[in-house]
Amino acid sequence: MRILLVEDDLSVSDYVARGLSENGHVCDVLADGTDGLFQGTRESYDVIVVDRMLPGLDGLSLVRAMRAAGVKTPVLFLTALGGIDDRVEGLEAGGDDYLTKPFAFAELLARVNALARRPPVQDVKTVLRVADLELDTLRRQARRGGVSIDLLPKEFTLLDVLMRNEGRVVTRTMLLERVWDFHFDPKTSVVETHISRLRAKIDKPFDVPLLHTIKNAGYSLYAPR
Amino acid sequence: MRILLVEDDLSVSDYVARGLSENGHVCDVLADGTDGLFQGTRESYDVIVVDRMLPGLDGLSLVRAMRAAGVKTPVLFLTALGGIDDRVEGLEAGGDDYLTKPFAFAELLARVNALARRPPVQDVKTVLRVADLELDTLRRQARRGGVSIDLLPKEFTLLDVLMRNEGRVVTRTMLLERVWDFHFDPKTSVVETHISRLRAKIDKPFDVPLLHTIKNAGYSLYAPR
DNA sequence: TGGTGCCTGTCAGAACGCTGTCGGGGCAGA
DNA sequence: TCTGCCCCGACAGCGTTCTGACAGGCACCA
Repeated sequence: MRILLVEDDLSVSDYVARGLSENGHVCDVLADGTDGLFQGTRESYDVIVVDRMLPGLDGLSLVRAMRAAGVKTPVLFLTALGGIDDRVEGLEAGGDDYLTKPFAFAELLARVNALARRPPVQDVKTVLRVADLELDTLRRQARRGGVSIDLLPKEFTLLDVLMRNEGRVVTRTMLLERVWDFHFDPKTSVVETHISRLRAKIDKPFDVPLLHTIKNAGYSLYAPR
Repeated sequence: MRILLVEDDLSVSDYVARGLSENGHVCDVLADGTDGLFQGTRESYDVIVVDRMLPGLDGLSLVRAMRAAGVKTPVLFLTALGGIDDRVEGLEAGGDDYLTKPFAFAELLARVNALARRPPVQDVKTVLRVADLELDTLRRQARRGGVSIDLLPKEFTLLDVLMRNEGRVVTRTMLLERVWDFHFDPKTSVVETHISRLRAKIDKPFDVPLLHTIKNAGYSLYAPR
């Protein structure tokens, strides 16, 4: 798969490029927005990963210009933590998905694969919903029954992964990979601890629990019937 | 993008012209006001950048004459630091924005891009407002809740950039580029220090903080909801 | 030319917040 | 009762950010 990565932070682009090529993809890296636009309209890629903040031409304008030029390649935005309007704008400008820094590589890979697979032109769900729990992934804000809930970064990612897998059992190993980018078992209770913290916020203050422990397997998020 | 630069100070015009062409724009440079008027009415440009002080014909009269001749091209004035009335006059004469010397090139580029993008004939905001904080960019004066606040030059530019990006996260890198014209990371805490100084003036003496730190990302100016 | 004051960058230590670790305890099944 | 699994409160480490102190530089003035 051919991927174009436009990112100016060397430490990030190295990390991502190495990861992608280890997974058998061909990855071109550019650090400047203008170069990105040029290359993106010139060559054909399967997925384009673009940082929002770039020297030369910002990611938003880059994608807008590319779309205007008729390029339909799916785009994954990388955004900085906490950007409020930024991410909404990103999607409006023609981005197909987004990922907030810092991110686990496995998560990026999953998104890139999903983008490459799916038929182009389709909108991302920006708000995930399970029963009366909703997660505004753009604002990093959770709400349940009208009450808004502040989440720490790790808690947010954890809930994000759980909600995208509503009703399915998510194993500890899966969580370690997607949330922590661990490809081994740290032999500690990181996952349990964070599940506990998440529960304290999204379940404890409410009547019906949504986050269930599946013994000897993992966790699952769903509304009991 | 075609840009006309009318500036008699060689060191400035070289600097700007080089920067613009490095950013893919075509830039004509003239040092004399009369030549500027002639060229500006004759050829068509996307943006015209004019120094206030010019031999031959001063910038003000140049723009007035051009407007009278029906030229609607957006104009960015370059003005010397401190001239208050100068800048008001500039806008009244038909300028669309202004920038005070000395300036960071990134800032000029941003303004030029903004001018080119926006529909012509529209007035610049000379007073920026976020919640009860206002910044009179012409007088370089801030006020909050009726209390006037003196800002040092760096603090002013910093606040100006933050206010023009209300609600958006502004990264350290962006600030370094737009406020300091650094295109590298100085590896020191310049930004933090000035943010701290700015906070001491615009937030500390008041109840509601407007300047928020977004961890691992940057800063954002907004009124909490 | 030297003095003075202001602006701004550097630096170091403190403060803060997030996250991982640890361990005691609960619970269920054998 | 024992064992394995999970829960969760407490705590500490670490990276990030804050902020006060200081010093260099520059402009202005005598």
